[in-house]
Amino acid sequence: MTTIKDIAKEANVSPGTVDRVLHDRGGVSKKTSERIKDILKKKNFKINQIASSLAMKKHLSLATLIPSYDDQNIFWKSPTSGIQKASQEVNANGVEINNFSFDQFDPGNYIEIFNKLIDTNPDAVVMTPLFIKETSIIIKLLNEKNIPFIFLNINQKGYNNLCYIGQKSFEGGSLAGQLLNLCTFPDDELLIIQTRKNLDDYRSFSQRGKGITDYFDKNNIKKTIHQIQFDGLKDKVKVGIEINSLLKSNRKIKGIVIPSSRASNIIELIDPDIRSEIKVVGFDTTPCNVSALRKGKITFLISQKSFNQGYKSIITMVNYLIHKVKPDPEIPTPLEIVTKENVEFIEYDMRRYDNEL
Amino acid sequence: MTTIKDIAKEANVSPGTVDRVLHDRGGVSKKTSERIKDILKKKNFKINQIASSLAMKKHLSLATLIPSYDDQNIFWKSPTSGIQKASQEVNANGVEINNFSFDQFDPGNYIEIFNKLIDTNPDAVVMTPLFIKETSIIIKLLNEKNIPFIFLNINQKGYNNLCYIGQKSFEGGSLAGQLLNLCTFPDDELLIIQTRKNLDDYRSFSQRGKGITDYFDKNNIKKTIHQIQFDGLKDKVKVGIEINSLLKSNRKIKGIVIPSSRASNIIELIDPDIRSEIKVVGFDTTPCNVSALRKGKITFLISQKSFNQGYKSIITMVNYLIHKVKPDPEIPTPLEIVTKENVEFIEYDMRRYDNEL
DNA sequence: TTTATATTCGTGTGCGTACACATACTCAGA
DNA sequence: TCTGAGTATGTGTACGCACACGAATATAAA
Repeated sequence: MTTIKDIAKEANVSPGTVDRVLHDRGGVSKKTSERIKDILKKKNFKINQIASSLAMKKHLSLATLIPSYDDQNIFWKSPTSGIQKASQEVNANGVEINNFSFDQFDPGNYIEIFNKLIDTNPDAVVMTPLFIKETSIIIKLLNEKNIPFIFLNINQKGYNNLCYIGQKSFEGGSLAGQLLNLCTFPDDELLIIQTRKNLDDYRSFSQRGKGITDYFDKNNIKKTIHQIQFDGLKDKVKVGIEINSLLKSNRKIKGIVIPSSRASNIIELIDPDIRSEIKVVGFDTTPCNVSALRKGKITFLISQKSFNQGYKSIITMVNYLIHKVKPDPEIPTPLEIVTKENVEFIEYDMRRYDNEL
Repeated sequence: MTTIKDIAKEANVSPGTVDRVLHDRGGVSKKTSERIKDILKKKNFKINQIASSLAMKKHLSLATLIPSYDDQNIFWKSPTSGIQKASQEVNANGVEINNFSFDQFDPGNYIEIFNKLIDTNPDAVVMTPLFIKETSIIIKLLNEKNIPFIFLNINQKGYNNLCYIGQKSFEGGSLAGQLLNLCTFPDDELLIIQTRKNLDDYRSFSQRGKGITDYFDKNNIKKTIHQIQFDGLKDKVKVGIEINSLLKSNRKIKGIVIPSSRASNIIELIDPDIRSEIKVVGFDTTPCNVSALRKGKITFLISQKSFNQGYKSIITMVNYLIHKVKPDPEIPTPLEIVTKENVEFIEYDMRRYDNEL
């Protein structure tokens, strides 16, 4: 293997000079530079990445800003795990990661936590831009400090984020539409159950809802699609009554989509006799959803592989900082279809990791 | 980040001693050794892989032995690409990978190529044990030379392979069964089309076939399942006639499974009028299959993510050799369900890689 | 000649590895 | 009790290779 020293010797210069040429750092006469370049080419020199990484070892610090999770809202656990895994890997490269999490229902807290984050002077930020107005404030600050940032899981247009890593919600909705179309009779009707009201338009729940109806439109399929919205799931009794009465009065509804990650909570409220005749599509492989899937209460889950999203966000940023690799502006995660029959093999890597914790 | 020096200082020993403890190289008193181990644990010390690789200037050599691919049989391209990608990554760690490919229809060639492989004195082998008898010869040789090996994509029981990395074919079949059950009417009938005759029982095609019928058995669903076999697809005209006449005389067949990766070849032969009423499940995301999926000629593809398999096989072996990480004996790859609506987002990583080549 | 500028050199740094060497310890024999 | 050999234990450091910065030198300008 050819080393910088070899090149230097052949060119009658010092290793430092070769290094300058390799990195276009200037300060080398044109004549010398070209001589060195010729030799580099002749010997097919490739930088030894190992030695390079070791030598470059900067003490980078990354910060993440994503919503917190608890037993009730477990969705964000998965990307958090992915971030953890990536942390361990890059840690060996001298990159330190500080995680900050905020209350997903409290814009004020979002800003507050961000202020804590910025005090740690991170070299880069991976964040979920959950609230519109507050995000613009945050981004302004990041830009002033020249800190690069990646959007994770939720996208906001119009910013100079390095890239967006997340699912395509609209397309996820279309997929749900296709699946239900495949597994119901042509004149069956569908129901979309939103678990939150007054959704910002950019939210995944909302986008998914649009994607569903779009699937039928673009394929010229006539389908009656009912919609129902709830303002959270606190009052389960009321929600249950409302859904059941709707289903009873519309016996043609044979397919339900729940565009949030709360499918399991919803289907528990449905009268078992009715439910057994209905195909259900939910989103995200939360433990509750997976359990319901195994029991046959949910037919399909569409997973956005959020573990991978978290993982990838860190790796992407580190590659950018250390190796100057510019990522694609949009890195979509696969829309993974999960059923009772393949759930066992899904995200094997992630489970393995979780068990090891 | 904690370094060996830090540990050494805290334990009042020299870095060399810490290194001995880390690598169990002996020559350290029990007392000292335990003191050091405690500190290592306390500080959560992890060896810096970068520095380690550099210092060791490792020269591991891995060899792979998998079937070759061409335009007709493109299946093996995908794991090959995965292996390529992993090669590049580990190359930076001083691991060299030599690929050997054999004719998947010629057992003699399998042995012949293996002999070439063994002449390169590899430290480990990743292989697809395609032929039963010949494999036993190969493994005997590997064991004599004490060379660890991983089975990729096809499993053979009874050997001391480090692990098996591949899909669960039987379960893949069950999944196909479930999907067709979901998207056909209860009294519709199904057809399984095997593209090869006289299959060894362990082959994935054969296992998938069994998995399909098993799905209906275990769920107590009565379903008429027709089967038809061909000895390769050379005589397309004959195959076409046979299938079409079968479908015409059994108009209740509304679902077809092709357990090999040749779904697109088969469906091209089916009369369009008949085909449009039939749901088709195929396996593997070969370019032809994907194209047929996009055109709506195939309803579901079940992908075994063979790109990932190839990738993972290398990474797993390298982790074993360098970091002594013992892998699980079976590493199943996800059974990925692909439809027209999510195909775009599938194996993004792989496509990206292929484009970069 | 002096000052300014362009080139180039030399070397410490990152961190773990492994080997030659040094020191401490044990025990047999006198 | 002392000596010397033999062993157990531990130290110190050169090495792998690229990187980057201060210092040195060469060259040009004043």
